[in-house]
Amino acid sequence: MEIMIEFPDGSRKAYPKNSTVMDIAESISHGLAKEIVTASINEKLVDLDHQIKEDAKIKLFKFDSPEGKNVYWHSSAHLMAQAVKQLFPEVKVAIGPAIENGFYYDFDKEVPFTDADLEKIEQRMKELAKQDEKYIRHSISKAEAIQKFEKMDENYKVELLQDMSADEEISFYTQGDFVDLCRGPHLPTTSKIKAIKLLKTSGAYWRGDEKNKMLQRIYGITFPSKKMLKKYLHDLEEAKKRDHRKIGKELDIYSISDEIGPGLVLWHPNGALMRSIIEDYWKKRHFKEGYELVATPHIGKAELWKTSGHLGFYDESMYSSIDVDEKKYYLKPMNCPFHIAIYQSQKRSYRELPIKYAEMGTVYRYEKSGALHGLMRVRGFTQDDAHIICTPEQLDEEIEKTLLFSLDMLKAFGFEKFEIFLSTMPEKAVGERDDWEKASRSLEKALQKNQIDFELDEGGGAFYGPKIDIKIKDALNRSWQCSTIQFDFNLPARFGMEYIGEDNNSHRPFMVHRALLGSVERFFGTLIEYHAGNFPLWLCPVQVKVLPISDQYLDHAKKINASLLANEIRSKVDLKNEKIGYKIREAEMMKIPYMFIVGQKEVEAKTVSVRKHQQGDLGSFGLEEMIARIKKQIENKV
RNA sequence: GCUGGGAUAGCUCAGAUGGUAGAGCAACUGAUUCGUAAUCAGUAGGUCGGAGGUUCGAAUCCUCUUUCCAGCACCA
Repeated sequence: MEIMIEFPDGSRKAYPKNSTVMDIAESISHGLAKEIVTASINEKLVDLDHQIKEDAKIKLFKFDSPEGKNVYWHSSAHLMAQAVKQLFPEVKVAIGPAIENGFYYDFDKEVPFTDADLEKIEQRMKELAKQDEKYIRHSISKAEAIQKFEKMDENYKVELLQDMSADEEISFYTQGDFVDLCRGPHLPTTSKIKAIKLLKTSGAYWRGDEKNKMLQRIYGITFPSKKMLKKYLHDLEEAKKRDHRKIGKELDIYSISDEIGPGLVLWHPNGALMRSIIEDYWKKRHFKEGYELVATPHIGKAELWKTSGHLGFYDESMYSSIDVDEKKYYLKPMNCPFHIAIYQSQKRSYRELPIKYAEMGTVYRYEKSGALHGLMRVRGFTQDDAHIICTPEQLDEEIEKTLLFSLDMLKAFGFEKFEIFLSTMPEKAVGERDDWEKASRSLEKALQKNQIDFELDEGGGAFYGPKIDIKIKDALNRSWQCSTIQFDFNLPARFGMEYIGEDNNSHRPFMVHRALLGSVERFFGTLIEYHAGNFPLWLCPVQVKVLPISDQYLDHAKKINASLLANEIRSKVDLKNEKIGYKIREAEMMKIPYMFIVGQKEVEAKTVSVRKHQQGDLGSFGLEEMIARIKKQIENKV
């Protein structure tokens, strides 16, 4: 008997009935058979020894696919659990999935794992991998499974089983002496795992709930080749070098001081200068897009935050109240209520809409101590906030404009790759279903019309409205949250916002809350990590450093500096009594884009020797020519 | 907030088993006046995160506390 197998390219081929996935891979090429990790039969992932009983569509996955990685790392998690059980028999296993980069496994162990334990476990894993144990699948009933794992005293597995429905097929996998409840699929044998590295341990709550017991988690990663592991570890090192906290200190951009308070940022002159450049550009662009600038206070009365609902929803992450004249005031966690108050200071007509209020608004949120992280998570930060208040008819146009504005703005900062998410109505939500529909469609239309790829996060919206989030992708394939465009059905209703329509009746406007950069602090952190501190020229606090060969040419250097400054190029002279090599090294380390070196030769020829950061000597140029070139580059934001 | 690990000069870090703190860089002074990633010499700089305790004696041991790091949880 034969069955027809269809491949992803649409081609079909007959195979004997009960051929395994491996047989099919082998029939294509031996090389493929060696590399294949998993496969899908009619879109369902299966083991490689899975026998195919009828006509089917097949897809073969190697490690380089997301499916392949997932299976590979999941099997690695089992291998790690096996090693742990052998070394620490008293430990109970919880869960161990594959994650974006590698895998983890949670264990219940009284004493946390030490670094030395990790090494032992890693070593044992390597030995076990070499033993070439097969991963074998077994199916049993739920009752049998519960009995089996109860006998093994694996109460976490039993708990997982109890939550499964009775008609679900229960499977477990064994490799050597290790048994684990698991849906699969898995690698054929442990020997496929060639390079192993356990990375870190940490506490993690059972089932991710902070009310539950804290278990011990071990993170690890594995690869089919040592080379791949080496590259991965190298990238980790690279990420460390780009850490915005490290570069922020080295380039003297900001600091956070214990005396002032955790999560409160001090912007040093370099950082403050860059912020003001960012803000100036931001304002210019917003005026062009028809936004009006507003400015609002840092605190507001309790009643306001009751009306807005913040005291109800976010009480725990608001700074506690300030009591004045027997009234309670709160530091603002958001700008919206103030913008709404400005809207409501007059009766509004449909003729005025859309109204777009923008503000670099500094807000304060009490973030839990463990959440704080450099500039990325802070307690006081500035949102590049704006509220678009419009009629239902204006919705589509305004959303599209905002989306394109946002992407265009981000590109000016050198960002090129984005990840875009559309999040729709969650289970708990306020507002009319119709409005949610209309708003979600509007967001989707804007994306589709402009052929922007996005991922749908069904049910992932905030309780008050659907949203589009834009994340930046960097060279190390990391993503950074930036823009957010969010509908708000909550606040317009709570504050009773209205406008008078053409029909002389009052209507509720739509309100869209949006931030393009997100928070200036986090955006800055992202800028640093993305560019590794090598900022685009137009943002650099010092664009040119003039380096005299010796003190004799100091006056000449100062003259050049003055012409640069006169041309609005940010420039400084190195006044140190040092050799040119020293001055260059220092300027290179400060990541200054251009170095102008001047000595006897340049004085005579009326030129400057130009050195570019990370590139080296570019040769001699006339000063005027260089000024024009740099001005152009600043202008074009290259 | 939870689990674990840290905090020593402006920065990066060294200081087994308790005996009263050290290097490199930076800073300052002097010499040198130099051609594309560190010139030489000297000077100064620390109540070892803070508060208690144990001890004849604490950077080192104990308790509490502040804060940082990794992960978890959280993120309007």
